[in-house]
Amino acid sequence: MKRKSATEKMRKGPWSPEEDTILLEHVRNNGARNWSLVSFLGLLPRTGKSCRLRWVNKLRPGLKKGRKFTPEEEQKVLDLQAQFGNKWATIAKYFPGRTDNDVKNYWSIHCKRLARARHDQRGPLIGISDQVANLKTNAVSVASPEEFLASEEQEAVQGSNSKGNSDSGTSSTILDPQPDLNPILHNPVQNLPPQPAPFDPIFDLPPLPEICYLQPKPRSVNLSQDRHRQSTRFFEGEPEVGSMDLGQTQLTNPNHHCLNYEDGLLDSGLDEFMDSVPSVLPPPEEFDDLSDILDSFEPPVLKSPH
DNA sequence: AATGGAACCAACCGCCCACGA
DNA sequence: GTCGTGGGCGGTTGGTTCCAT
Repeated sequence: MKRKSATEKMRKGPWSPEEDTILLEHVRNNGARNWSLVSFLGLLPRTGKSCRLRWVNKLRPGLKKGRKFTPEEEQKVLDLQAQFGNKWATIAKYFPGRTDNDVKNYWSIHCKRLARARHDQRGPLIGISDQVANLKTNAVSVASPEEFLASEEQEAVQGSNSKGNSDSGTSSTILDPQPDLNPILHNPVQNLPPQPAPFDPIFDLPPLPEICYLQPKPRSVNLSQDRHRQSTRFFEGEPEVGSMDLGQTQLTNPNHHCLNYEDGLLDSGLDEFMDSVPSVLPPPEEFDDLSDILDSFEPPVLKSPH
């Protein structure tokens, strides 16, 4: 059998049905492993990594065809992200039929959407420390994937046994394994012990003021993640206050060493803003844990409206 | 109907880690 | 102990589709 040399050109881009067929045949014969064998044997001009990705994200049996996230799934993603951070593979375990790529894609869209929405509603500001603290304190306790799936199955059984309970399908299983007993979702006015509200990484941060200054300068600004069409307006000469299109990820993870500070644009033009970015950033290793990050920031100084 | 922006999706890249030689 | 390799994962990018104007 003809074997591909290591230097032979690897194909990139979309997969054809024929390639999928060959890959499926490989999995049938060898199992979902030894991915580099596919290119080594000359079955496909694809890297092993590419083959594995194709299998995991598209060809693997049991994947959901309808890809759009339901409101329940969306809430679940928010809850789990608050708990695990950007551990998409871990989070994806709570979503049978979804891949980490699905979750990741949803999250990035979600954050962009909320960031945009947030630009329209600015109010009083708290410091980044408080914002990060919010991220931590709002984290909810989440069952393990195994426990979660077990509870899903149990819920399915219960649902089929008691058809009259239509609420159970709409509440967050993560927050509340027994949805009907969740005081937030079902008895919002009742005086019950406080429960952690489902956390929204954008809206749960306080609105921003019309004018504020950052102190000290932001450690990192995520300009490079601005993307093609969506970002062109910003770079083509409209450094309007707060118009920066946020990147996909850095605003999402409080544990990331580069805190995204979208509001560095507040009350400043693009040039000033760029000047404010330190040219040399400390390496990630300097941030051993979240407290290091928090300690590195002073609370923002609010300019008095008077 | 045309257009632009937003949303969605697929797939690549780079880093990291486990594991065997 | 080290090195190479395969595989996993998070981050990123680019193309396509949808939708509002």
